[in-house]
Amino acid sequence: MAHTAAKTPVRPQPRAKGQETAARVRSAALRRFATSGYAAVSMREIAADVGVRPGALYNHFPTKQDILKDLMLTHMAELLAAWDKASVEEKMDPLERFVRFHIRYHLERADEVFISYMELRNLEPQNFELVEVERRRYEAILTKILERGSELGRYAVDDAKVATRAIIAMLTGIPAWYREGGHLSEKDIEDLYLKLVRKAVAPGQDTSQRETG
Amino acid sequence: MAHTAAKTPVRPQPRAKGQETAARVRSAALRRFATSGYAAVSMREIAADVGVRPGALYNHFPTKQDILKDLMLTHMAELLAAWDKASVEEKMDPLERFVRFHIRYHLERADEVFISYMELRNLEPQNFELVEVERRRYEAILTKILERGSELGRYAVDDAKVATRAIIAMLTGIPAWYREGGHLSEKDIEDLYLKLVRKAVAPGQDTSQRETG
Amino acid sequence: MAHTAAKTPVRPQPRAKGQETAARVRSAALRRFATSGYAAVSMREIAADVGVRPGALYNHFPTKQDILKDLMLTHMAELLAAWDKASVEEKMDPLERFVRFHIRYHLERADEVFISYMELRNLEPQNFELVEVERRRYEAILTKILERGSELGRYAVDDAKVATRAIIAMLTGIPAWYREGGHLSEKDIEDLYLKLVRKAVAPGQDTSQRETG
Amino acid sequence: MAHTAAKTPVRPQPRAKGQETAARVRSAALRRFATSGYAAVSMREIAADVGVRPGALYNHFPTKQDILKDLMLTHMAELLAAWDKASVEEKMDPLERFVRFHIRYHLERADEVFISYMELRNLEPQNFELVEVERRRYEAILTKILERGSELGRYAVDDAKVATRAIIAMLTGIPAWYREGGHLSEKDIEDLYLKLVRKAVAPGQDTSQRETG
DNA sequence: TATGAATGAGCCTTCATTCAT
DNA sequence: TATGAATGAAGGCTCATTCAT
Repeated sequence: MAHTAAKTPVRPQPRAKGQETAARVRSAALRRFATSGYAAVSMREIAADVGVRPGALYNHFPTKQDILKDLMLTHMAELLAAWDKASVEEKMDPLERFVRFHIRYHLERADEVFISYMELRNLEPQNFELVEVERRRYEAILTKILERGSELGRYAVDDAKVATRAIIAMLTGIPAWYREGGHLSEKDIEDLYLKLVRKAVAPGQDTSQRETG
Repeated sequence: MAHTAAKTPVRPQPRAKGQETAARVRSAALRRFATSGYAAVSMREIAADVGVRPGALYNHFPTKQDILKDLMLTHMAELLAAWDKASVEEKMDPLERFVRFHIRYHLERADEVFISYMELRNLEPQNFELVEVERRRYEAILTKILERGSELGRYAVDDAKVATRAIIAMLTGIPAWYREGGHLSEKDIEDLYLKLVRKAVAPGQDTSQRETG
Repeated sequence: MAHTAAKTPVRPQPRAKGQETAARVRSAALRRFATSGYAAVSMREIAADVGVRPGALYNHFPTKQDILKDLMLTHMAELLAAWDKASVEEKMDPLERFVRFHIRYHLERADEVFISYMELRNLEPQNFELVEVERRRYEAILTKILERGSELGRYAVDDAKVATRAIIAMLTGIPAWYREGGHLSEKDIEDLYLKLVRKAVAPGQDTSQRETG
Repeated sequence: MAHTAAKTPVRPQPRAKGQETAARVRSAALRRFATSGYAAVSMREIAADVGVRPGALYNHFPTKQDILKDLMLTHMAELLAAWDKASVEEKMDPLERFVRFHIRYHLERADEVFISYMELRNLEPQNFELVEVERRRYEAILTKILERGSELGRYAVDDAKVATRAIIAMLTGIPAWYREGGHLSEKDIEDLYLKLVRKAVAPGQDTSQRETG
């Protein structure tokens, strides 16, 4: 009602207690969204997990959508920051570094990763754009690695962008089935996938058409 | 007729008109689930798409969950049937046949494929099991191809199951970004991915560790 | 969610039972809005009055706002229709006819009248416009009576529009304090106000300024 | 000072800053109540207008209801005080004095006046009584003017109380439509209404029944 | 088979108010 | 005096589903 002025929300300056609650909201929402999907999770459930009444959530996030947006943007920011760190620290060839980093990070942060590509469609267009920018930034890392490696003759890829998507899809699929404590360690997974990737982009071996028939 | 005993009266005998409505329900639900996700789609929306009131949907499917289950089981059955046909008709080496088949089918039936792995978690456990059986059956096809090829020395894979998942994840990721009319034709995609897959499983080229440093 | 197609509501074709429920919703809402004001009345209260669950209200009115709009437009339509009938039937001079009609109608339909000018600001702008058009139409009736009477020398008003508003405000204020069974009958009220109005617009007696001091 | 007993500690001693905040709360609430209605205005909106957090309002007014009560009682007190002053200062016959005063005051304090008769029903019964007493006191002024004038033969009213209500309703309706800068000045309005009122209560002209037919 | 109408549960969000800081 | 954080109740509305017609 009241066809009057727009209310300017003006988020309050957070105190220690509030920051902790916000963190617990994030954590509860992450878990629930990953398990049941954004649309199937209610603010009531999140509040119950946090140990707070539903209304209190709105002291920390203006809407449910903002929780999702926060989780996804935070995830992308942390992913990129982690890569920045890894790409400096680890001494390997860039492709190996990327593959190992990606697998490790995606197994450690399975929930974040999962919602980050499962819940894209539940982002309002504006928020979707924000996340997409970061996602493209991440993919560009691998594309550049493949392009540079190709120039140096180390790799041979016909289309670096297609190869990027192929590799990332391949690696990102891991947490969907990998379970700790199975007969494959995380190290095994890294090694197996690294080998597949390396061979896929290796030069000097055009196998196409030859084996047909 | 009037004297036949023991009719199964639970669902009415499907007649022409009902059959068609049911088909339109499936089609509308498929589109909506793929676009917005199972949880975010209401029976009212589906009914509106079909041109019918919500209550009428219950003449064709007992619950919303049953629509999802129907879509996913039908999809898996058709996928496997299509493979049976393709594996007989097409004259290529099995890996190429599988890769080309998978890409083609997944681009043709993008919605079915999409919900089939996005909505798994929205299946009730019982229905989930039914679908999982089919999914494993499909994966087993590629695993067997890789195993037989390995025995024959054509391919070299350290773990055929891991390779299966890697390859399927890679291929299944295509519809997420591929758009008809872009600079790559469907044939281009098939060729590019086929090459990546072939090299990934090619024998005689252990690239590991060598390029490091 | 679901950033997709617009849902076209398509109101159902009403059946007898539904029409009765809708009528009871209107009646309950009328009573409550008049007593407590639109903003202070909840759909739950209306539903309880009607003897139905809140959700059922939405089978008959798309929103709470639509109930208000319906009540106000219906009221204006009925008011104008009643005037059309009265202006044909009753044999009096036009001003008397209007005054007696207005008082009688406004005492009979106290609730409708009351919300019709108390809840104007709770109408969304679009609905407000619809109601305003009718309101102006009603006022025009009195304005025209005063103008014609002035031309004939029966009345003397300096500004027929201002006089219209003055008279209508005066008459409309009656239900705010008049209570049946007090020492004044409805007929008394009619006569008293008619006399005040007649004198106010009577010609041949310019009292201005003379009595000052 | 430090030793004075029996402080009334309920509300803190109003200091400069607090005084000013309270004034701004009154002013914001007045504006909002007039625009949207008491029930449709939230404490959060008022707080935002004032530039303060909702909780801070409770340092100045114990409840939202108290703000309304404060506004209405203050208004009535100021109205009566203004009349006391006007009735001494202005040299005119009492009826003209009252009419001009009422119109002027009601146009100057449109918001106060508006909520004072629109929000009566949102007053809790106890507060309603307090305001009603003042309102009756104000009406009594006009009633007395009419009665005295009648005794002196200056006016002829059949029922001074009814005439009071009729006149006040008529005058009070002005701010609902009058807009500054239109083709009528405030002075024009005063003159037009004064004339209408004078004629309505003028003696020696019984127009009833004569014009009929 | 389809419909209008209803249910009962639940949804996201807002509210007036409280209170430790 | 003001604030950030919380409460408990309630708000309008939507949902999957049922069922007499």
